[in-house]
Amino acid sequence: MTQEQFAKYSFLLDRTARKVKQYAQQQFKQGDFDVTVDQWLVLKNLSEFGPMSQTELANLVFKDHPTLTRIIDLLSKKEYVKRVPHPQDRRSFQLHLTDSGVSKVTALRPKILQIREKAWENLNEEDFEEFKRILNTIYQNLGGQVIEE
Amino acid sequence: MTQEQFAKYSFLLDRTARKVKQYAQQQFKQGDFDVTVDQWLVLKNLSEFGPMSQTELANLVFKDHPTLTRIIDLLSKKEYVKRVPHPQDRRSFQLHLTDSGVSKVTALRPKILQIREKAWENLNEEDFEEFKRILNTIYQNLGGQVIEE
DNA sequence: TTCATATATTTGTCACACTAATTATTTGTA
DNA sequence: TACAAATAATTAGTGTGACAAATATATGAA
Repeated sequence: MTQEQFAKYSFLLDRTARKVKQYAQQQFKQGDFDVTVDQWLVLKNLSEFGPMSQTELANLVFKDHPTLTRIIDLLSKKEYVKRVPHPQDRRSFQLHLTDSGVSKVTALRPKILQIREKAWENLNEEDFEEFKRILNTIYQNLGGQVIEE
Repeated sequence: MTQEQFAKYSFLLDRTARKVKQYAQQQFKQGDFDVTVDQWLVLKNLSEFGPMSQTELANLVFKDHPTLTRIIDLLSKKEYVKRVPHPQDRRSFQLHLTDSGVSKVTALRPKILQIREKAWENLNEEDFEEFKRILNTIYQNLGGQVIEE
C-alpha cells in the first residue's frame, strides 16, 4: 500500500467523527434536549462520578480548560450545573448538578443511548473491539494517555 | 455488552480524531507550513483534481459551504488560491491554485505524508482495512454517502 | 517569613462546524 | 416573456477546539 492511500485514515476519521457528532446533534435538536452533544458529555460525567473540580472534569472528558470553562458557563446559565466554592482552596470550584440537572440526565440518558445505537447497525461486538483497539493505538501513538478500565 | 459500554465509541472516536488533528497541526506549526490542516486538505485536492467550483470542492472534502468559504478566504489572503469568475455562470467561481500555491503543495506533500505515518505505528495493513470498513459503515449508517474508488 | 514556582480558572484570539437567512444569478415552466 | 423555483456563494450567530497569556491563590524551599 502506498503512503498516499494510507494517509487517508485522517480524512476518514475526521469525516466520520463529524458525522457522528452532527447526527447526534440533529437528534438532540429534534427532541428539544436543550443541550449540545458536548454539554451532554459533561452532565453525564458529573452524574456518574459526582461533584468534582473543573480540572478533574477536564481530564475525565479530555477537553482543555478554556473549553470546559465555556461549557460550564453555558450549563450554569441553563441552571443544570452550579459552581460551588471549594472550602479549602479558593482557586477552585466543585461542580454540582442542580436538581434540574439531575432530572435532565435522567430524562435524556435512555434517549441518547438509542441515538448512539444507530451508528452501530451492521456491525458487531467484535468490530467494536477492533475499532476500540485501533483508535486507542492511534491515540497513544500520538502521545495520548489511555486509562485502562 | 451493555448499551452503555457500547455508546463509548462516540467518545473514543471524537477523542482520537481531535488528537490526530492536533498532532498534525503542531507539526505543521513547528515546520512553519503556514497553513492549517484543513487548509492543506483544500490545497491538496485542488492540486490533485484541478480547478473547480466551491460547491464541487465542498462535496469532495465533505465540508459545508460556509466553512469552505472561510477557508478559501484565508487561502486567498495568503495568495495560494485565486477565485476566478466562471465564464458562463456569474454566480460561481473556479478555484485555481496560484504559482505560490503549487509550490506550497509540492514542498509540503512529502513532509505531511511523514507526519501522517506516525499514527500508524504498531498497526498493519489489515488493521487499516478494518478501520476503513468500520468508519465507512458508521458513516453510511448515519446517512453519509461513501464514494467507491 | 518570603519569594519563586506551581496550580485552578479565566480571557482573548483564531480557526472550524452547523444552522438559518440573504444575495445574486440561472433555470424551468406557464 | 415572466415569474417561481433552484443553485452558488456569502453572512450572521452560536458552539467548540487549540493555544497563549493573565489572574488569583496555594505551596515549598531558602
